[in-house]
Amino acid sequence: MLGPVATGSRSPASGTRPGRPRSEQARQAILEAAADLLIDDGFAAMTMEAVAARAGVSKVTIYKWWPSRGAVAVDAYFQRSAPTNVIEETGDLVRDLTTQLRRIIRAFHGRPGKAMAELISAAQGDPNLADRLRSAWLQPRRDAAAALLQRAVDRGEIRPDADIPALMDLLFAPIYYRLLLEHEPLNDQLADTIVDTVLHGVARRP
Amino acid sequence: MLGPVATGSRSPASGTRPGRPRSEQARQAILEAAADLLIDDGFAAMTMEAVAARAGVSKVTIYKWWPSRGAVAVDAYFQRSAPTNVIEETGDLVRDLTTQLRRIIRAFHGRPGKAMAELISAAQGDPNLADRLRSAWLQPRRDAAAALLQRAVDRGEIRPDADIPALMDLLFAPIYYRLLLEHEPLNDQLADTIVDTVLHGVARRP
Amino acid sequence: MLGPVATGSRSPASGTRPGRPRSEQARQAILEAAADLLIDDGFAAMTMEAVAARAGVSKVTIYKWWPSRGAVAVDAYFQRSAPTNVIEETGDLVRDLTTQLRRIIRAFHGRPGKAMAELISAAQGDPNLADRLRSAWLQPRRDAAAALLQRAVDRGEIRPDADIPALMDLLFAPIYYRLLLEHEPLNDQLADTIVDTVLHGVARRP
Amino acid sequence: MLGPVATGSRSPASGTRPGRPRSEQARQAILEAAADLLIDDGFAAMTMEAVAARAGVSKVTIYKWWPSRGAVAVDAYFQRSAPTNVIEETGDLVRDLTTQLRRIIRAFHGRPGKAMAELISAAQGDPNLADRLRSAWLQPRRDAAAALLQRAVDRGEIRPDADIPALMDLLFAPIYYRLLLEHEPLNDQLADTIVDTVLHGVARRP
DNA sequence: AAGTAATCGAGACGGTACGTCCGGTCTTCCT
DNA sequence: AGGAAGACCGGACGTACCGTCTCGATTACTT
Repeated sequence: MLGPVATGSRSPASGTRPGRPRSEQARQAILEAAADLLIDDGFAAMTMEAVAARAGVSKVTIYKWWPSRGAVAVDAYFQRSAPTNVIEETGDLVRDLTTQLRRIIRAFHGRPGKAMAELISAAQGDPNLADRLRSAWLQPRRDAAAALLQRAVDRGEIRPDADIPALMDLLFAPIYYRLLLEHEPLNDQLADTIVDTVLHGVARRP
Repeated sequence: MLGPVATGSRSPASGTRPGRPRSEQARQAILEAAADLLIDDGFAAMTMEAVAARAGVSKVTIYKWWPSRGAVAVDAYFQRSAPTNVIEETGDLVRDLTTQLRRIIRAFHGRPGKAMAELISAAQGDPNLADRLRSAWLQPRRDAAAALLQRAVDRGEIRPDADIPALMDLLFAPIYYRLLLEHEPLNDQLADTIVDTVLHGVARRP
Repeated sequence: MLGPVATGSRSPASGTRPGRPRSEQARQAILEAAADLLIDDGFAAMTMEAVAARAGVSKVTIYKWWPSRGAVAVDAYFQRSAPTNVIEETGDLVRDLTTQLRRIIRAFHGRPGKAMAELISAAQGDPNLADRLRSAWLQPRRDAAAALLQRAVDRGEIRPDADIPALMDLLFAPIYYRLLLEHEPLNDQLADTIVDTVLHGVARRP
Repeated sequence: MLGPVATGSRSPASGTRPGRPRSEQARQAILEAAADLLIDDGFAAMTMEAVAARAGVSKVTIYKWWPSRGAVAVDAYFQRSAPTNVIEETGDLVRDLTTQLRRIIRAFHGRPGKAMAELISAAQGDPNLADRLRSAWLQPRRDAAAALLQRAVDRGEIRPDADIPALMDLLFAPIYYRLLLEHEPLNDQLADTIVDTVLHGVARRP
């Protein structure tokens, strides 16, 4: 889970460690199997036994490299839906923010969305997993959006006293809220409403 | 789960059902035991066996009246933290909204907050539970806030074209977002930021 | 279903007892239902709940009249296969004994035999049932056979020092032995072998 | 149940199976615990849960190696009362037969007898168990006695047309009959009566 | 070439909880 | 006073995964 121990051979004296090296093939098989199960049948079906069986791997091998079921799930999830945080900035704040929110919304359509909801759920009982979710998924997206906003502050488009971290919550939260509670559909229009409201508010101008 | 068939009407013949009536004492004992376990030790510890043992009740009796562990948990949760949706309206929109958000934030402090997070998690795999969460917890609070906003629209304080249901998401979502992801503390100040931003936005006025 | 009750009712002063009389109809329904289940599906399937459901009777009513599941089973069994103990004595000892053994063997063919085996099994954990089996089923048959033998002693056909009760065991035991262990088929020929051997032995005459 | 695949042969490749080998210690603990419970408290008390708890073993481990409660019970029973089938033949038919019957009768005294009765009972609903009882307990004893009789036939002491298998039933059945029905005590004298009657009969010699 | 050390597959193991079943008891109302 | 309905406790059932453990076999690097 914490990256592959950097077999890159920079240990001072001996380039490589003794013993049989880790099987990269097994690692891949595990992640593929886990991703299949997670996306297709849900987190509950992604049991360690099922993953091991499907990957043709023993349970011990999984536990060797990941500390918990949730850890496997996160890595498996990222394996599939990686690069939604890259934004091509156009300089149009509304457009760029909306684009990013839509990216996330679309990444949460269908099974993968269900999977993310289950990951967040699983994180409630697995601090390790929660950490990993925050650092590997949420934070990069928050940072990207924060940079957009900061540049808008610099350009004078946003009030200089705006609390940018709190704004990140206001921007992203509704997506996760609908993802988890499912009281309303999760569609592109939500992105527009969020951006418009956060920027201009709904109070009548005097 | 939804109480015993509403014995309200006393049709001459069918007023009461035959057989030994449900033990209200058992129902209470189950809910108390479940609430204790849920709040004190978390949802994972609130197993059916533990609840049954603590309540001095057989497992079958629980399964008789609740379809799943989650269902027991919701009822137990509400048993404890019932009336956070009653608002004393003052007519000051900012103040009333802030008050309501703070109520929820405070209800989510400490163990009960953890419990709610776990309930939302459990709801991911239990549609029945999700329904109940929405109808018994979320909706009443959304309705109360929506009424506040509608009156503000009527008074001309809010733009008449505002999408009130979507605003509900913008108002409440950040609370649940922080509750579940724990990337930032869940404190009163969040309520101020939410209300201020949703009403006035952060864009610089031209 | 069966006619009215006629509770006997010979209490000296007040012809009948107060309250609702026992329902002979219920008693019959219980025995019929129990017999059906016992013979058709085996003792294991003849649960109190199944009997009650099939008889359209409450469990308590069954417990009212029978102390245990086994007790119901015995009565149900006798309900069906009653009169195998009546012998028409011809005076020919071999013939009369053989006839009686064959009667029992035939009564133990098929499902009813299986049922009797299960009753004897159930009696291992239910002394009450064991008593009832002995007094209502075994003893009458032993007595009848013992009477036959006694008359043969009187006629001088049997050694006067024969231990008649022990002979009863030698005559009947092989039937129950095969019934319960099923190592050999339970057929009429067994009756012949038993009677012949018990009367004449297998030792070569000097 | 029948021991671990007879690892005796070491075929070059498939001599041992992969995976952690079965724990012989667990097997012994299970049989000891089961035997204790079976003999001391009866078959009804020998529940899988009780055996597992007493043996310090998980239920799954028991189910892994034995298909049913009865199967465990038989193995446990034999564990304790193994070698009652070895006979030291003296050549005196009456004496040798009587000795063997007495052996069995004595093995059935007290708790172990009760246990055997319960095993035979349990076999009524478990064909697997019935098979095992017949092959591992009854048959060896029948074979031993049959050999005795056959030699007596060869010596001319027994009628050559005697149906030896049927005689086995006549010899052994009364023991099991009394064991199961308990209408008479199971004592040594029964052995004498059986042997005497089967050899010489009770009919008066003409 | 032999030794050392880490990995891998297979799968047995103790443990916890699941959801179900039945026995026997009880409680309520109806007849 | 029965009786039907059915809720209740207790205890066991057989199953599912968990995470750990022991095997023998494999695969490198080190001497």
